Amino acid sequence: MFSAPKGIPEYFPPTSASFLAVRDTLAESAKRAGYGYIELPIFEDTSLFKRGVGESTDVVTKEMYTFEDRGERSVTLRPEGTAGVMRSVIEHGLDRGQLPVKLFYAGPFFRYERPQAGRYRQLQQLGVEAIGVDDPALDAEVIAIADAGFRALGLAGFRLELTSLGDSQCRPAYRSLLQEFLFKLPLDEDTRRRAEVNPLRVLDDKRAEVRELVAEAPLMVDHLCDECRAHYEAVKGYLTELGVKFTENPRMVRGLDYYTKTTFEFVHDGLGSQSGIGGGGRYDGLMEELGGQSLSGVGFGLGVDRTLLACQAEGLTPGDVARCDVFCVPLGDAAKARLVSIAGALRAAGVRVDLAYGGRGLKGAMKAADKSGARFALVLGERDLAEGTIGLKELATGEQRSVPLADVVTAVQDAL
RNA sequence: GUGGGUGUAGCUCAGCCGGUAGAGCACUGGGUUGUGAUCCCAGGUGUCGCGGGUUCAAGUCCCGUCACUCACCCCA
Repeated sequence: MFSAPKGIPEYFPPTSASFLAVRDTLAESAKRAGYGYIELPIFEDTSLFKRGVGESTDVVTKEMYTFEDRGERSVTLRPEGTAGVMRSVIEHGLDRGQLPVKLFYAGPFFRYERPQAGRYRQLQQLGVEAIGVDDPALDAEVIAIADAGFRALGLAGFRLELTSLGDSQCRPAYRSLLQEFLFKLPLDEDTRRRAEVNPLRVLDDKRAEVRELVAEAPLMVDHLCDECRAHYEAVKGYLTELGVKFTENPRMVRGLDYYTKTTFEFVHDGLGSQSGIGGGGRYDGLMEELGGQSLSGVGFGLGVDRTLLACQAEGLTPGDVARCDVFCVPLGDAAKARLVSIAGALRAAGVRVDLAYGGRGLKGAMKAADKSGARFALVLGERDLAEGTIGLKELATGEQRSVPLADVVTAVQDAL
């Protein structure tokens, strides 16, 4: 027997309805702020991610699905969305018109990691990018879109963590300062290596003994240059204007190299170890790094799988689990032929309709009607056909009335 | 890549000190011939993850292996 590749979640009814609802609700939030949809390749030139995401990140060094195609080109299944968006923006000159360019995307991303709760090798993300205007109000807008999307789903148990990572002006100096501090500590070999490659990550260590060691470490937020400081303060101000609550977490770290200044993460406590349901920030040098003009951008990626898990943890089932509005129950072949055409007419009129196939008995057909989640059943037998009527039954109340066969479409529409 | 836990029906699981398998749910049919959710009755399914070992006898004990899962790491 075949099984799905390791670490890949599959969604089927009824859960798939919630999956779609989560994705579409988050997308709707982006559309409301004027973001347009962009559909991108699932795989790209490997060097795009190496350049964009950063050679030293774990994502690039050990988590990419990289292979050679038949033309001996090295390609990689996209591990994240921003690099591809930037590539497309540059390639098609989308940044030559009015700025900012506001885009959103949705779909699967791939990382070769050991699977666990909420961590998959094929993950579904919805993301937005606002490119070309370095306005802190835009950072706040992006954050507010995610916040509004989560709220629209009914989620309440999440929080927003915020910090600033500085920029090319102030981060290098801070980085050296932090390394100087870290190298004096009695760190194990692994952690020491991390201090060399990505010192900020040591601040985010989960182990209590390490946390204690770095408790007095210098923090980026205390060493921001004037420009970054002003930017950060402005973002916080706009968020407050927008009514978006946040907590500052100066030890927050991002796994992708391109982030600068504003950085944020949405965290939900009902998910176990993988608690981040979305994250993002500003990326000032990325576009230039990828060969475009020097424009900044800000965006996020939200985990659709994890957001769905968060909904489930809060007892929410977004989306309509009912498969149809009307379920047709035929008694006999003549009635079945008639109901097949009625079902077609109703569907053409926009009603969701299913029918009891397979020659089931009346009892079985009614049972199927009940399971379908339909509000109404249409029951048709020889007697009704002779009278020229059809039974319209409201399943919740059990009330049934006869309506003329000729008027069935309008009768159903009125009832709904 | 490193650890821990678990593999028995489609799903959730029970199966004691070894004696060749069970429940609930789900599914199908029936409870007078045209009405669902509750109730009652009936019905089927398992290479007990796989391979080896111990034993008269292994779902049960031992070893290996694979898969799943949780955590580290990393991140959505």
